Amino acid sequence: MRTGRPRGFCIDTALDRAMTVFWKKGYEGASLSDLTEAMEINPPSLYAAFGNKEGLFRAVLERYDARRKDLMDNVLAAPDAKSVARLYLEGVAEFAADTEGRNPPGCLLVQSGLSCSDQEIPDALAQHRAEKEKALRERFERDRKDGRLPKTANPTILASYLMAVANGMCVQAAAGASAKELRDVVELALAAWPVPEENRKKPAKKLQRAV
Amino acid sequence: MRTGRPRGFCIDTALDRAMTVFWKKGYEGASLSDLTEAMEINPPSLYAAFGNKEGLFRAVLERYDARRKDLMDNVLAAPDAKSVARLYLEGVAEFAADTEGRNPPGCLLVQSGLSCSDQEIPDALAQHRAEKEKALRERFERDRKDGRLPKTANPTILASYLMAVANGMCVQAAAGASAKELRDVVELALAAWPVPEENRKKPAKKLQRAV
DNA sequence: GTCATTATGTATCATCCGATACAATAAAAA
DNA sequence: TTTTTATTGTATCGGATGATACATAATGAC
Repeated sequence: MRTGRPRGFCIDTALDRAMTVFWKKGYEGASLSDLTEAMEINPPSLYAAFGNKEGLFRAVLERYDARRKDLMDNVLAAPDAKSVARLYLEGVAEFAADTEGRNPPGCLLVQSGLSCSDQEIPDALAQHRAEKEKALRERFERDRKDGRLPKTANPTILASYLMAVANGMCVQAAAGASAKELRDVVELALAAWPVPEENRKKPAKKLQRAV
Repeated sequence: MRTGRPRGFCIDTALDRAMTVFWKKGYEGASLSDLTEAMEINPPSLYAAFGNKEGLFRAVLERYDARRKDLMDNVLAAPDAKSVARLYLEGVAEFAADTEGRNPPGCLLVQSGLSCSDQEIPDALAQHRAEKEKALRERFERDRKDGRLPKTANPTILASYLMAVANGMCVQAAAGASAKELRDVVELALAAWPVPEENRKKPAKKLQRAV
């Protein structure tokens, strides 16, 4: 068994608490005092466990991905591309809007550090967002291959579009947009979605209703 | 005439230089040293002219609006709602992508401070973004009244959607997306746009080509 | 010219930042 | 028990941060 004095706190609990701080204040806005206070540990414990502030942040990002994996798996399990798009965007709408509880409004991967004095932080966030986009793109490529997307559809652009709408919704959520407002955006965003000829039913009418 | 020693630097030039710093490093990432060095002035000059760091930032935001007013006027002068949407998004695509010159990639109003230790900064940014959204919404309300948008269309949602796509594109641009990638997103985003019955020409086909 | 007023450059402030030194503590290993 | 290893709490480090004090310089007012 592992020797030495056992750690006196739960890593995941501490990461969850740190996540909230980074989420609300951003990477640079979150001070070590903010973090240690929220995590209920002293600085040496933090540094022993995570190396430094950036190490903690990266651990938080991993924890974030882990916490959202189930949701993402659920999205990717949808029967066709448009269902994937809908589930994803609706999920973001519910998740990013201020639900007075669980999480601060918005998305950690967007608002915790788009710009920083240390460029590695924005880069790390971009990489995590890119992984999500990649998962969507690969799913859409399979859909296209299997006829659940028109051959004229471009999976790369679809994934990029989806991420753009999702990230934009997160920006709005961080500014206080309600879940209802975001769901309205989702409906409109999905009106742009291409469907195979055989599934298409009066797209013009559909377009009107969606708006 | 105004008494006292005349100011030895140009306010607007200094604001432009400060803007670049805030843009690249964010509000909290931009240190006073960064700012005074870029602005080529000493701290007392900065404080005399702008009060404090937040005052400088707010002045930069005003300067930003002023610099983009022509572009926005041009967008709002478009003949119909869809043209407005297209001009706006295409403008963002060109402007936000890294053009190796003028500005850092992305948009100041998005990335300079979505989260901060001082909540007033995100609030100020949100307010500036909301003004742009308001201008679009009011334009779309007129379009709807005058039949350039279907009566079933909702100007509020359209403006919200447009801002979401634009802000999302800015997030991607900040992460290094090219103008080409952003233009592809724009094309797809516009496929969701409602047009009056009489202007509609085979939307299904159009949808395919756009993707 | 002299005064009042404003801006400038130098040098520095108090505070907070991220990060550690160090001794005490708690477990496994010997 | 003793040794080894790792974590903890206290107290503090050097440096950067945002912000100023103060003397000097440059203008208009008189």
